[in-house]
Amino acid sequence: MPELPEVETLVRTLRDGLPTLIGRVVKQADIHWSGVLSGCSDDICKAGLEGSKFVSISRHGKYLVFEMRPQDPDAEQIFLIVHLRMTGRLYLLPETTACGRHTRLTLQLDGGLVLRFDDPRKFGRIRLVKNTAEVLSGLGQDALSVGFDYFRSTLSKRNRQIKPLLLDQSFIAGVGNIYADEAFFRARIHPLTSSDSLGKEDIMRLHHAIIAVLNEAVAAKGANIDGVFEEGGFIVAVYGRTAAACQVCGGQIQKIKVGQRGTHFCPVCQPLSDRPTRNITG
DNA sequence: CACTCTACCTGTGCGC
DNA sequence: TGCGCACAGGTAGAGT
Repeated sequence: MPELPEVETLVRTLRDGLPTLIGRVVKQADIHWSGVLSGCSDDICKAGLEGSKFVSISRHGKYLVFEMRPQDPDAEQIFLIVHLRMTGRLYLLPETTACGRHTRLTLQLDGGLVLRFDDPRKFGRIRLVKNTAEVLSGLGQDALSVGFDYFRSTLSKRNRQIKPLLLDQSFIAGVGNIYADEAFFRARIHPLTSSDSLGKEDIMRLHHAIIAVLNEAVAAKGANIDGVFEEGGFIVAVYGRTAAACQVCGGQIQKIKVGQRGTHFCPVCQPLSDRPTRNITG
């Protein structure tokens, strides 16, 4: 499922790729399933999109942000905000490409292109807003650039299992289930560890691991996991590798539930203790 | 306020 | 072969 690196890859593809989405004008918006829209009706959405031009593309956490300039110069600026959730995909395609079985929205563009949103599980959502804060204000700092002092002070103040906290988008935006498991493995931290029991060394390792894992995955254009997300080249060490050999110690990767989420870790490399694990080296 | 739990969805893979 | 079922999980919103 798309997390920060996959969303960042999509931003770069649509913005810098050939063809680019930047500068394209929406000729017609076709909503194939109304449920994909959040907070506005089909008609309002169509009216807002049709005639508008894509001006810029960015993201915060896992949210894609498309800045749109309406045809009418007096009209208010609008932003198209897309969340892919688990199975959502966006494609910029030639207009001759047929809709798929799971196409939820098609934007017909000038230049012989279409922007198509496909989502088999119907979890993904699209919003049209005048101000990005309507959607993004509840999010924490973007995970790729989260500050260490903020990270450390939040962990110390909270008394919560570290994994659900890391997945809390109001704390840090962009980390999902896959990269959380990868970051804990690298930092040698058990996902059930209480956040306020981590020492400064642990927190430094975790902070570094999150940013390193995400940066590597961005460089690889996303993850490559059999049957889950195969577009990129980033190979996971623990996610979905239940019972496989740990690549560091040869121990067996375990799967448990943490906060209702499937969680993969190496019980040897990531021991659970009440004390900070700062004495573990290597 | 802080945290936890459930609903939302459907393709996949398994056991029988 | 085909049926039923558990499972996957990000987020909103309800519950504790």
